[in-house]
Amino acid sequence: MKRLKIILGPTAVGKTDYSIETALRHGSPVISCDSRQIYKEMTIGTAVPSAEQLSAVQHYFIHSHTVEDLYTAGRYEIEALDLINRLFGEGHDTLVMAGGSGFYINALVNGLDDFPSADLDLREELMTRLREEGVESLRVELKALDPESYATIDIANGQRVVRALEVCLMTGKPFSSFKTASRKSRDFEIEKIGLTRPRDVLYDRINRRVLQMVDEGLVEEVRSLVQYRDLAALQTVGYKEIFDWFDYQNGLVSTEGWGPTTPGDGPVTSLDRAIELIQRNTRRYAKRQLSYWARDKEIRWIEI
RNA sequence: GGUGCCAUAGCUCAGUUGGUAGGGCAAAGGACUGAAAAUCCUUGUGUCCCUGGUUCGAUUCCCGGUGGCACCA
Repeated sequence: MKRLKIILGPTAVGKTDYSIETALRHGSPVISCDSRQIYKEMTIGTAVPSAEQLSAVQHYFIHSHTVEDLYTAGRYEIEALDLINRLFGEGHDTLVMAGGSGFYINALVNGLDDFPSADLDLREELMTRLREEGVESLRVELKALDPESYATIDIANGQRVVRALEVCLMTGKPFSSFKTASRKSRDFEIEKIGLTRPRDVLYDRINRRVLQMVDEGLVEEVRSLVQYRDLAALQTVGYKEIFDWFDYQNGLVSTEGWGPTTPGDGPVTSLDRAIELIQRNTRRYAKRQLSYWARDKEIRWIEI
């Protein structure tokens, strides 16, 4: 039986080194499962493996796509599965996959149901309505078209309501009717290894890594991507905060009405402030990853 | 050394005309079916610096102490 070893864990835990080591031991390439390292335009802020690491072992899904195309978990499921089957066909017995995108791993392992993929024009239209009319208006419509989804999805989450409504409107069928609650079967064994570290150690690694990214030229990298800032791929920790700082420098945001007791992050008035926010947002991201995997009993956790 | 101001949640502060207290930030927990590094939800008991006094009752007023800051010497 062929085997896929999936190495997962929160950001900055040390997956890259560990996965390269494991891949070399099995004579396998590393199949990356990272929703941001996949984009060729992003390097420093997404912490892609170094040139030396990339030459030590073949990597897939690193710098393989462009931010100009909408990439999704559904596409990843198809493309990664194709690659895995091809590599097994070429004689590999064990393949190493590594990454921190829980939803992508889930798509690969369990499969996604056959929902239609996004219609960008329709989505744009719904997002505009969300902004202008508020969620309530979209909720009412969803309740009429698909009461079951209305009752089960998180209706406080505008993004979820938009997606459900989008599918209803595109297909004329309720979003919930596409759900099968079944797992797709894969003809290879899957082993999930979760890398972890004590919370304070992880946070310390995150804080230091952000500083290192700035030393390596993160600001310049972000500056070179301003033209893409509205794309989904650029809605990323490490980029958003610096775009906001640029806005402040360009006089597009003011400190008017902002004080120590006003809720929210306020204007990003300096690089130091941007760094603080990137560090905090990365910590929160790590926390969300951990919470996503917490209920997955198939993961064997290793403290490194 | 003198005078004044301050001492409240991990941080920064508000507040209680005396009935044991709350914003922001940080943090913690959770959700998740094609945007997922996204998006959304929930969570605040802390010797109110210490000792003594006044009081039915003090974190709040008074005395003293300790620490910090400012100014004057």
